[in-house]
Amino acid sequence: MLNQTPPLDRVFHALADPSRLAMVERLGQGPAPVSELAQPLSMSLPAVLQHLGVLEAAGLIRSHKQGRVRICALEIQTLGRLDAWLAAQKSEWERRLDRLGDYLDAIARSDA
Amino acid sequence: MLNQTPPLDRVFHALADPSRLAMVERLGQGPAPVSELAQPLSMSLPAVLQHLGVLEAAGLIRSHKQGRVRICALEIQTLGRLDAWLAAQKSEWERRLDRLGDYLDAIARSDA
DNA sequence: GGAGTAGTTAGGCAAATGCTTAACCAAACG
DNA sequence: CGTTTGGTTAAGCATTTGCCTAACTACTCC
Repeated sequence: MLNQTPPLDRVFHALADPSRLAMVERLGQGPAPVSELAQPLSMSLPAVLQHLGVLEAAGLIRSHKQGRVRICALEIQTLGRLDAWLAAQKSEWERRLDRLGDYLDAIARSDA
Repeated sequence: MLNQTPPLDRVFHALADPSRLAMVERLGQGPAPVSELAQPLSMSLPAVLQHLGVLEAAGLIRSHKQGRVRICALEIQTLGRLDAWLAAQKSEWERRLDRLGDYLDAIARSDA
């Protein structure tokens, strides 16, 4: 249970490792136990756990214990934060294109 | 001029630093010289240049020299790659919700 | 042409990162 | 209950990262 929202750069950082990216993609298809997430990766289990810790700290996943099995699940709203950030950049970019369009229109009009 | 597309994790990594994130956001509003990008950051110019190198290697920006001034500009299509990745995760997630919805419908029907 | 300005390169350092092994804990199973 | 399985913790190491300073190059301006 996180008390605060991790900064965006920490979310990007969590996705900045191929193994962590792969695990997030797998979890997009549904919750999975640690051992399943670890299976395709050629690394030790403590290394996998460390990666999962990074993802959890970034708010990208959450996990709970079921007996001796730890189930991990994606936190989709954190991906939504990335989406929102991208949308903000896109709208800023489109505003620029609009202004450029207006400028080109004004030039065409003053030429006609 | 990059010969190959940087892997997604390298793009995420490039955004995983607050200073680099801030510079990308600034460039969303239009091209800017290095000195302007450096101004709000409290760090040495070589450090700024190193960060810009990371962004350029990740395909997020491109730059060119105008006399002694280096102008940097955003590569919006690389942000589009992130968008596409997020969209893929979202559609996977929504497919899961649809399947859950179907399952719940089937239960409601067999109860009626 | 000299001084100032904008950037570039090289080398170095401390901290962070991404692994490892070893030892341990806890649940499940026969 | 003993063994197996799934995970956890701690410590350590090599590499990477994110800075720095110093020295340099190149352009602009007077």
